[in-house]
Amino acid sequence: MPELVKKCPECGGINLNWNKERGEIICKDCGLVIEEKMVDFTQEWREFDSEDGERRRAGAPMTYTQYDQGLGTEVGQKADLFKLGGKERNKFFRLRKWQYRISTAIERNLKLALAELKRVSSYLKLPKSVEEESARIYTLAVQRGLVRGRSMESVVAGALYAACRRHDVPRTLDELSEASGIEKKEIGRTYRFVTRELGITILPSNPADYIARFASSLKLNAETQSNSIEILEQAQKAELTSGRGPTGIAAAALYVSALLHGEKRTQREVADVAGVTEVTIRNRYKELLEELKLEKEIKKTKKIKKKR
DNA sequence: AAGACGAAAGTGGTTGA
DNA sequence: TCAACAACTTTCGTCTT
Repeated sequence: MPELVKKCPECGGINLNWNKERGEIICKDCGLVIEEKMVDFTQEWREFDSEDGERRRAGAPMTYTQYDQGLGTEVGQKADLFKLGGKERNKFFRLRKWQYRISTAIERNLKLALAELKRVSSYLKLPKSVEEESARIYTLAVQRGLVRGRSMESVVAGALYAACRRHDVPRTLDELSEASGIEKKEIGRTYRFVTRELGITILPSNPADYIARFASSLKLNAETQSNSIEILEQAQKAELTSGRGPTGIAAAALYVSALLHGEKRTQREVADVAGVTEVTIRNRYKELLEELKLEKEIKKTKKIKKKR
């Protein structure tokens, strides 16, 4: 449930209502539409890709800056324009013009960044929803000046990493690193910085979310895959998962499951696709055997093998 | 010869005073 | 702000298949 905004910037209320269809987040306390541009926004940045050069901004992503620049929330909302008198109207246009000036600088940045974002995203074959989410995150970051002192690319990578996690399709830092050409450390750093500054909460990723991807790159069959998820569930019950890296746990579960189904993969093979070391797999693997009493089953499968 | 195992030392991040 | 700490990595020697 993506919920970038935790508090209403107007009244500070936390009673927010998310309307999926309309892409709005509405504060139940004061009625302010906080995220009404979610949809507009994606339309707009897609336009950056089209060849027909000049696009005029209608002010869509400016909702974010409005708050930052201390402008009233009514700026840019056309409906209100007709209610205003001459003086107010002038003010309205002045503010609009000012906004426009700010916007061009940001826009220049965005144009480059979103192209890069799209490149990395398609390289990783990420779903559109993630691409859009990361674009939103990046835009917020730019508008809050979080990119200053950091490379644009690293913030893009960080935004993508965050978006993946929020949509439960996590990629490892290694994958992001390979796709973006940014160091793992750097991505992690900016990711943490950006999410903290923007107040984005991200739950620790679920090991199960990695299973499908790892299993398919290891060419394991469906049975092995679903069994490894069962192992994961047991591991979670035995409280083997908290505090551990989710990728390591997923890798170990797959490794065990592969053994049990006679589809043995070496620790190195599993370690490589999961982006952890063999040592980590061994440690998790050991814990799994101890807690889940799987030793006998492992021995059984070994014996069966010998008979053949 | 390759894979599995585990000890030891190092790294980067989190936590708590 | 700093030190202790846990998770994970790297490296390397030894054992197993």
